[in-house]
Amino acid sequence: MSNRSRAAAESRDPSAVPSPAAPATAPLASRPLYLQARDLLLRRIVDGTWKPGGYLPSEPQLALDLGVSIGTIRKAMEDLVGQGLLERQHGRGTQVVPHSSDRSRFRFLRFVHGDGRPFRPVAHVLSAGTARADAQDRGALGLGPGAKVLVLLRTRSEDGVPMIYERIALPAEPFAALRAEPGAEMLEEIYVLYQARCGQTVARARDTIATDRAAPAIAQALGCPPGTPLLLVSRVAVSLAGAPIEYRQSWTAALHYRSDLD
Amino acid sequence: MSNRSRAAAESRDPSAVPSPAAPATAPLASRPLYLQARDLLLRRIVDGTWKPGGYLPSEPQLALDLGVSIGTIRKAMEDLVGQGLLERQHGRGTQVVPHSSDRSRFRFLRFVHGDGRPFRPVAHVLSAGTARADAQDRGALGLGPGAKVLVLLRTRSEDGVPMIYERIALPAEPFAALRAEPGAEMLEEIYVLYQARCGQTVARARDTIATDRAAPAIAQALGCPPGTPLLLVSRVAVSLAGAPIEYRQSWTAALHYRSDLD
DNA sequence: GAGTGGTCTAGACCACCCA
DNA sequence: GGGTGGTCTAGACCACTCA
Repeated sequence: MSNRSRAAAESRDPSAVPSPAAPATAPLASRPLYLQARDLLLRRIVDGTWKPGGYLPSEPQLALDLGVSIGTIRKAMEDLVGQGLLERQHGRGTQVVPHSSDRSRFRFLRFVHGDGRPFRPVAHVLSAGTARADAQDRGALGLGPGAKVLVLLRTRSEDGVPMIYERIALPAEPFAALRAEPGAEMLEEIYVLYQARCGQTVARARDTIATDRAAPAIAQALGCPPGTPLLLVSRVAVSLAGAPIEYRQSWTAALHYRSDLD
Repeated sequence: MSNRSRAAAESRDPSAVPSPAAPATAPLASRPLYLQARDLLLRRIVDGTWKPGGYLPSEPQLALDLGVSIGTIRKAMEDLVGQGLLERQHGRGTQVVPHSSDRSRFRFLRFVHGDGRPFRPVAHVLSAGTARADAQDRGALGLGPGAKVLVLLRTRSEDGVPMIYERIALPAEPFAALRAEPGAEMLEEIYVLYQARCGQTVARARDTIATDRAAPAIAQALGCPPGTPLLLVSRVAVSLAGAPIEYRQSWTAALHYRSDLD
């Protein structure tokens, strides 16, 4: 019986494939059902069957569809909830989490003032244009020589005072739509745009923090002397599909960078 | 029946109290069993009933002891596993995770070289002594005026080259045993000592990253000119009981600080 | 009141570790 | 071979949301 339903679930989705993270040692047939279910759900989130902000079918419905028990569906969902991709609401349903300032998927690291006050910035785009990716861009984004990137230069200000100078490099290909995007001018939460306009959902990011000295352009934007020691936060953001889609450098003179309590 | 076993579980542990994180809206009687079980397990870990490195009773045994089903025990454990407090080993049992370099609870943030190579340091204690806590120490550790702290000054070197200068302030009270600890001289993973010698287990930590300039003592230790721009990582570590127990400042000239791929 | 997710149980079978 | 955790199921009842 257990084997029968397992085979049924497999045959119901002939395109089923082990996720990249799955150990190669687990043969397809013996992969736990809840992992297969999780990957199926993930695939449907990635391919847009269920849009960000939309609701999944109910648990009993999904259990019927996949031919597994509700408990197995729940275990698959728990995993995706833990990743911040789904949000369950008692009595309402299970929602694909959209990026938004409220429920940001990046709860671990953020800029704060020196005294610990939260930093509440407004963005202002200085320039946006396509350019040949430099060596750093190519390394961070995994691009080949001659690849093009969309480069956004912007400041992030609080009370009209620019506190962060930011350079964002995006692979030109999937992000072409962003170039003429009118709303992008002042939008803080740019990941919403990646998702809505370019179909790219940021899944994870790695930050590397270092010191740097203010180049002339940065010094001018931040209103500090050239050569001033700055904090430089470099971020590589990765899509749900596992490809690097954003290389962002943020320079700041006065702000600190902080992890949540674990 | 559900109410009966719930009441039974409550009466079995009269000292049960909602965790600080529990919403005040949940009356004691209706607190989910698995949360009550989780807190009971946590309490036994904190009070040393099960020592770091030791094994818990088996699931059926715990289920019997607490008067709940195995599924409820499993759900309670999953929570603690997620916090990195427990580690389950198929066929062997469930272990209280000890701090160690291998399975560090701080997987989010670490020092790396500028090229991304991992930093593999050796510690060297420069001095260890009790002092009156300064304002920063008191703020970070929540101490009153006149409180004493144990201050460790140390360097962390790779291939004999000092890369990090570190000041660690600990409340004098629970950490008195550490002062004369012989093994502390060169121990990188000092959290193991906190646990083994002082009974203090670090549960979470918050890092704040800023720039600073090298004070003379730091410049000398790191072999750089005074005034050199440095990266300063300030950490407040919190015990299982929720009290701040370590205030650590780490200065480095060359290293970067990096979050895992989230 | 219908439908959703949340909690809890009981029991089956499997996979792993170790004596 | 005995004990451990891992997976999976089926069903009960509760709590919440919304019409």
